[in-house]
Amino acid sequence: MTQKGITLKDVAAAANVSRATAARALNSYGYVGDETALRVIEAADRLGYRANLVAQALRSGQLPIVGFVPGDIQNPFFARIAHDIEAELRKHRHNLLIASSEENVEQEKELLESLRSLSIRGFILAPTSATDSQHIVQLAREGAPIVMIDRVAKEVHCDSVVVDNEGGAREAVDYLVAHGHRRIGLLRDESRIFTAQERLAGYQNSLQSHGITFDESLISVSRSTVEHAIEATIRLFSRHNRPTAVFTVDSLMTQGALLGLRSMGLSIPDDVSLVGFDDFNLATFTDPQITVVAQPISEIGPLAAKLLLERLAGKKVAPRHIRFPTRLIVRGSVSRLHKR
Amino acid sequence: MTQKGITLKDVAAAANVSRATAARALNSYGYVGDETALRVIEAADRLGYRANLVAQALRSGQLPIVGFVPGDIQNPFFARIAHDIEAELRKHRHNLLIASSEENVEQEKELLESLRSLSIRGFILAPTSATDSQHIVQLAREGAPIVMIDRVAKEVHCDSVVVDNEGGAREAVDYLVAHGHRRIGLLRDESRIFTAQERLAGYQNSLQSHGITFDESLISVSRSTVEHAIEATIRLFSRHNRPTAVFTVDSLMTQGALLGLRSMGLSIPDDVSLVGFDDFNLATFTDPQITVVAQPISEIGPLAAKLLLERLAGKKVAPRHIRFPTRLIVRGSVSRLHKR
DNA sequence: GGCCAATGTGAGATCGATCTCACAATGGAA
DNA sequence: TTCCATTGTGAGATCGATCTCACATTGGCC
Repeated sequence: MTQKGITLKDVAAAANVSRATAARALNSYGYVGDETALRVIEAADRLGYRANLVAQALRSGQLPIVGFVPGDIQNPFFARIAHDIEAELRKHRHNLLIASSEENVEQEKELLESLRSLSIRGFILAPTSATDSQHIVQLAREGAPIVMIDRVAKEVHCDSVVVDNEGGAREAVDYLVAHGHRRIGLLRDESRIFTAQERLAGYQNSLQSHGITFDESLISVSRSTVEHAIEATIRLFSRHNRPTAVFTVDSLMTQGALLGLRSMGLSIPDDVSLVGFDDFNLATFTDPQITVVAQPISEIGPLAAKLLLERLAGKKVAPRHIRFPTRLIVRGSVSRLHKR
Repeated sequence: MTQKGITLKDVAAAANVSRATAARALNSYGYVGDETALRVIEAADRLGYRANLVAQALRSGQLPIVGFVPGDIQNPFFARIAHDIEAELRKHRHNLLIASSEENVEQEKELLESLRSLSIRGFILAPTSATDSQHIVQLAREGAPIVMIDRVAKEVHCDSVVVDNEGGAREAVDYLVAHGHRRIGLLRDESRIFTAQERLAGYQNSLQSHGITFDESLISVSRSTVEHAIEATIRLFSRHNRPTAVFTVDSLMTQGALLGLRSMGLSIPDDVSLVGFDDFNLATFTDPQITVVAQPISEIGPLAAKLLLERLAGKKVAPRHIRFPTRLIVRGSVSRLHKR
């Protein structure tokens, strides 16, 4: 339990100079004699000196830490992004502190509040609510750079990286319509309001552009977990005039639909066609494999990190809003509907 | 960009007392007049004062942050554990800093080195190597509590939370043998030396106890990714006298085996039986569902966090080594082998 | 009345790194 | 020879919270 703690003072003493000179030598600024500098560096090496980041942070006001607040770190989507962000930050000697909001606005507020007092340099955030965003506005006002990913919150002026939810959903439903489907169910979640709203809009726009009447009863809402999605699926397919196809708004809902349909003895794609939003590894393991709208997930994290690092470096430009296109990956979960 | 920064000084000034008195009122220690205390607290509230954790950390020497170094945060196993740890720490007002070693010892060394200078309070670590552990020993010597999970490293004296890898593997292979299999392949990884070694031992012990000769050529080694596991599977099943069953040492290898076998046109369980170590959501989506050895994953994270928090609270006892039992979950990926 | 304990409060030190400022050499130019 | 610019170095302040210590007040008690 020998708390080491080799401080600059120790190095300075070992090199027979003042703390000021030692600091100059190690950080190469100001005037330092060549020989002196060498002596200091040698001493630092010998003692295994490492600057105390906390002390540095106290002066500079900022720790080399970036906060990441995903909806849920267990969601592979966010896990992947967390990984990418961390790798990118690491290159710039920054650390990533992850605090999951669990899709709960109150928790999000508390987390941000507590991260705030840590003097964290910046935030990457997937806002839980599109409207309840005053706490984020407040945070931004205090000067901490923020990058929103996956979703955006109203009235917050900061960089954002999202995907084209509306277009992706539209493409998925277009595809189903092109295969003759007209009674198309939608499995959507309530919580991730921003993406859910946009995907719903895509669904509606597609129907409308094909002259199909929007039928409220074809929409089933649940929380975004596999379990809840199973129930929602069963609810949706228990009606007597059931849909011939479903579009699910995220990968957990897709999994729920898969299990729900299986439990009802409905087979894909013979009884029901399925397209899901968000690709996920499971999609290629099922039989048939699932047709999905894929997000460019590998680009989101690195880009978000890059935007944030630019802000940390002092870049002052108007907020940048990046919106990635999605891509329909056709597999085998959609069949042509034959007129009966 | 109005860097707020309401400090204790501001509060003290607003309440017309000294910083010392303000600190006493807010942290309730020492003697403070009731009325004075009230005035200070009221002022703090009004100004929205929050103690600067960095300044506190500089004095106390420690930030309320715990470092988590998993093998790979994208692995659902670690993502789940990260989530659980974070939730547990949050209750005690601690934050979780995640830095993935990506199963690379060198990276692990660098990470620990850089976390060290952050004055982090403690570490939860899945050591990449069982033998190359001097850097961890060093870290422990400096007084930072460490809890190892999933694997242990030699010569490091600290708490650990692992599962019964040897027993789990043995149970899996026993199960295959009980179904008549004698030529049982093993898909194992090279990197996670500790668990791989133990699971290999379980495989060997099971064979031995059933009088089956150990055949080196039935073992296929690869990195623990789906892609590499696919190749390893194909290698294993390309031999002319191929195995009738496989045991895979983790969920990524299991997925690789699934895809590899499918690409070779081999069906489960008719052509090949399969048991995997580690349950994963995908296992119940395939047809047939996969029989696995499940780890009590929901208990690992919370327990690790609890052990660490006890250490942080000053608990001084000999290192505790927890080893959870595994559980065989029988699904449909194993068939009885008929003598031909 | 005098004295000690209990109670309240503030000045200043501390944690470690860094920055400002003052001051000392040295050398070249006038 | 004198003076200023350049180069090199150290003393001390700073960041914000907390802790020690010293200094006031009170009140109770002999």
